[in-house]
Amino acid sequence: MLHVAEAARVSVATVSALINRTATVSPELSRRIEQAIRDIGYKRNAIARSLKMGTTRTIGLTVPHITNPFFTDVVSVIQQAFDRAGYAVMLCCTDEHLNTQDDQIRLLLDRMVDGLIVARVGDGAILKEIVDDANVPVVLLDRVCQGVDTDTVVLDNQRAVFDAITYLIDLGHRRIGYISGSFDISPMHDRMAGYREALQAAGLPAEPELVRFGNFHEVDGYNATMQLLSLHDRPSAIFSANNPMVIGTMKAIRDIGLSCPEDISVACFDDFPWSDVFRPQLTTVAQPVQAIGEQTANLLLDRLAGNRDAPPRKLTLKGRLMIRNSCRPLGAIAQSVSV
Amino acid sequence: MLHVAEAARVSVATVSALINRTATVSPELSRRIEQAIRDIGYKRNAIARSLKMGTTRTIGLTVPHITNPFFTDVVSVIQQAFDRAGYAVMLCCTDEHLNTQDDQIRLLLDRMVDGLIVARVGDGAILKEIVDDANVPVVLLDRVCQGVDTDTVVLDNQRAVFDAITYLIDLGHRRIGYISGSFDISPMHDRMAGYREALQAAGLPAEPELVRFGNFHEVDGYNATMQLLSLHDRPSAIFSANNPMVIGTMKAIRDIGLSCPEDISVACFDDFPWSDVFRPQLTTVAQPVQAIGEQTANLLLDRLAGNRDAPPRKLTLKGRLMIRNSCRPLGAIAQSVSV
DNA sequence: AACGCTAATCTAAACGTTTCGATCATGTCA
DNA sequence: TGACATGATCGAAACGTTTAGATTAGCGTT
Repeated sequence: MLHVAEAARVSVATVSALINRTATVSPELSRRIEQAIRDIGYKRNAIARSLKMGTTRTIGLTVPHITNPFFTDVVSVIQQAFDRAGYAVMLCCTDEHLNTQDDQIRLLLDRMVDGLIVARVGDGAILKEIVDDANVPVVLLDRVCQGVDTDTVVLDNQRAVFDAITYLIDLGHRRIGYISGSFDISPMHDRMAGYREALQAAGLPAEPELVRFGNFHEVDGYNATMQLLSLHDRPSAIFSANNPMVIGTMKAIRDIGLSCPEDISVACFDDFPWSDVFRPQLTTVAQPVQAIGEQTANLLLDRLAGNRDAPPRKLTLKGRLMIRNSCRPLGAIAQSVSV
Repeated sequence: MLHVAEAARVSVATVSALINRTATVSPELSRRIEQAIRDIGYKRNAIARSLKMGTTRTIGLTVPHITNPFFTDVVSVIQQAFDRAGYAVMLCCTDEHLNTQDDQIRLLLDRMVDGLIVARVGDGAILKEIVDDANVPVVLLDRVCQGVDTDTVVLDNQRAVFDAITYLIDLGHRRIGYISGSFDISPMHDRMAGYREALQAAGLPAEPELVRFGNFHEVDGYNATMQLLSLHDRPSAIFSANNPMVIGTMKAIRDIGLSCPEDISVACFDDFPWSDVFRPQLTTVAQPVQAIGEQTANLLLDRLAGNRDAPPRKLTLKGRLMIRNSCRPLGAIAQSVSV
């Protein structure tokens, strides 16, 4: 900018005024300055600007696994929303690791991001502390955090799983295996609650042996399913509370020599774009990813626009049961329905 | 830092020296400074540091669609590699739009990223210009750009498709439909060349009616397949040159009342993690995503470590044909092989 | 002619670091 | 005792912007 000012024989203040349209500059000087900018190929240095202005027009976004299609879709929507608003997005994948996760949030805050979107593991004690003294608006995505009271976008997980399990029960299933992710993130509590609620509403017992835990990965789903299928009285249906794990479930079913849905019914959380065409066509709980991404972006953009003092807002969206053909009717019901 | 210096009754220079271990500081002062840092909760301002140092320890990464599983995986690997090296990653999804793409690259360069990884649409004229005057190391990912002579990581696309088409020919297929992405990115040229080469090597004619173009999305694959299947002499096999489009292909096959692989064989570029368990189990060309991500990151990290003047390096990795059961033997061959 | 008003422009301080060169004890050696 | 190296600390300039306040010029009023 100094060079531009010299070349145009004006002061840097005038150059700045013209670039930012923050004061009127005479036509003559405008012409000279614009010419100089072109000649020199001047680009404003956003770092210097950020330092002075105290804003980077950059937000931080942390998700556990970008390879999980749910997060992939949401990240995509969020990225586009902020792009439209002139913000850049810094992405971190925390890989469900507690320790790296906090480091990464600190890394983002060091970079002076203007806001933060966090899908986080574990309780919120450290997050709260980090965020409090960073004094930056934060939106929690997909997961609430104990003790962190801020804008949040989540699914009505309990209701969604309740619907799915009730659907299985209506089909005649009585022993329904349930594979949960580990309990240190809130949706896993709520989904489990939905499972229990559905059983209870149908007067079915909650059998501990039918519930298994995994760590969100395909291999965990595989192991959990292997255990469920080797029970002496094995379940007739399995619900996987997360989406990468269901691939493992299907592999285990194949490896053990069974098939879905003939021998065992399967449903899971989170939809796949290909579920309609590959068999078995999985029955899933679809999250409204577009809406989740947009709402999350909007909450943060609203705070960034200056609405700092409004009380925390919590948005709860509804899932949708996508009934396909990976679950079959059982017993008396099977008699009266064509499979 | 000023506050820390005052509280510890030293100069800011000494505080800086201690934090960066750039000069020896006496035990006594070290103690006072560290105490003050804790008391105040001081965090170094990375923006100010960047301004002074001329480096942000941030890189820019642009991909067309993060929802394409290939890019999802590569982005994930790259993010982790840079995270380990203490760099942050700014992500942009260009959505295969020529115009927004250049804006986004400029946005990243404005932010003073230290390096750039680009998977880009279109020819390289503007990219070259942008990058030349930004004077920042750039690595091209997945796609070469006319006129941009810099580090590059690509697949041997021609060979990979040659192998896949040859496999189909060996199964007895003579009329093989080919669905290409649009030609403004280099892999689509090379893949098409692989298709032509395989036909030629087998002495088969290259029939224009068997080749269709789409714009990378599911719906494009659907439309292209519809056209192929309504030819009076329809192909017995279809190869989709990109991975979202193959979903559309499968939908079209279903909607037209055919089934795969009984009526028509299908193969495609890029693997899916679930291909092993859902039927038909797709035969695909798998890219070594882990290696691609790591090599890309390494090339850029090497430049960032100071190796600026080495000549451009081009890495070409090999794809792998994953033979499953979406393609069936035909004619004489079918007689001697059990389907 | 003296005055005030407006519009255009400039000067200089700030943002929070890093770093060069200067200063100042302290101890060593002739 | 004076000269001198050594090690620790500091002062101040610089990075490239923004912006408050000062300055100047032009012009209409009284």
